[in-house]
Amino acid sequence: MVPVIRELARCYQAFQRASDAHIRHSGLTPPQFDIVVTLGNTDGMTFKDLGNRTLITKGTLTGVVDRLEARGLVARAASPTDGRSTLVKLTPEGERLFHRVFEPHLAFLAPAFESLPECGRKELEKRLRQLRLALEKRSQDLARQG
Amino acid sequence: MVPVIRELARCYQAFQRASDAHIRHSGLTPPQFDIVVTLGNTDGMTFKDLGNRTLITKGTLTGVVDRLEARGLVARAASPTDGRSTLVKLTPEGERLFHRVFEPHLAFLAPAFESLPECGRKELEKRLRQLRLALEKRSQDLARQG
DNA sequence: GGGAGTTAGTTCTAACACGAACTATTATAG
DNA sequence: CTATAATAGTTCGTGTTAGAACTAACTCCC
Repeated sequence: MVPVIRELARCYQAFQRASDAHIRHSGLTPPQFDIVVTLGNTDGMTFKDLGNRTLITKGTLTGVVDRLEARGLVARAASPTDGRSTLVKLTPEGERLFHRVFEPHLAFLAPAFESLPECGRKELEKRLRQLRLALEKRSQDLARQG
Repeated sequence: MVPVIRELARCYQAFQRASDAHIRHSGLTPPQFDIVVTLGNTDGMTFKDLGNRTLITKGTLTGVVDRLEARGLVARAASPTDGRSTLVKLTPEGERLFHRVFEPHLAFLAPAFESLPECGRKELEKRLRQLRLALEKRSQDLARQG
């Protein structure tokens, strides 16, 4: 079991390192990039939605959005339907940045993934999902009774 | 390609969440646990070795070891062979903690991994290594010429 | 053996991470 | 209706993170 864990961690960290190093060329930090990409091609969404999609907790999200807003890449707006909610949306400048960085980033990563045969990717994806579901179940077990 | 990336990220994060939640019961943070486990069953090692095995960068390592040392779980000692190096070693109390937390932690995670058939784990491990090597190559390409 | 370059660890800064406490708003129970 | 519970975001405290600048000690080369 330990070898699979190690390989999972190393693979993800290798992905992070490659991805992050490329992202930093855009002047964004990885979480900021994550937000910009998530907001790309949408009309904006609430903090709650953003948090769900990016897996960034709400306390952290406030700061990340603050910094993006300070740079003029996103804007906050009150929700018309719920006084508690705040909508976050890319500004025109944010939109421009999104289009400038997203596709090139995928293109940068593509060669690594294409080194696996198509069937290998499908296989990997299937196994990862299987393991993830089992791990999520484990978390729930812990939450229920330690 | 994007689906595999998403599944890799989600699987690793699911692992982190399950693992971290269990680890926190031991009173250690995940990086601290990582250090204690790495030092377990050894005679201690240098910061450099610790950094290589845990993938924690040296600047971060100083702080993590500081906090473990403040709690009396590890001790620093000058290297007898290299005046620049510092050896980090579990104290007797650190040893006790290691034995108390390591095996139970593996036992906690085991059910999730055993939900995959043996061949599935081998398969997964192989694919992850393959992808990792390709990703590391990508990082090197970037470092060489952007 | 002495100077140039390398290496080990520390310090610093800016950003992120999580959880808990807090405020304001909305929903629900009775 | 109104007291109570749930929810959305912010703030705060502690710890982690990477990277760059720094100090001290080692290595290499002539």
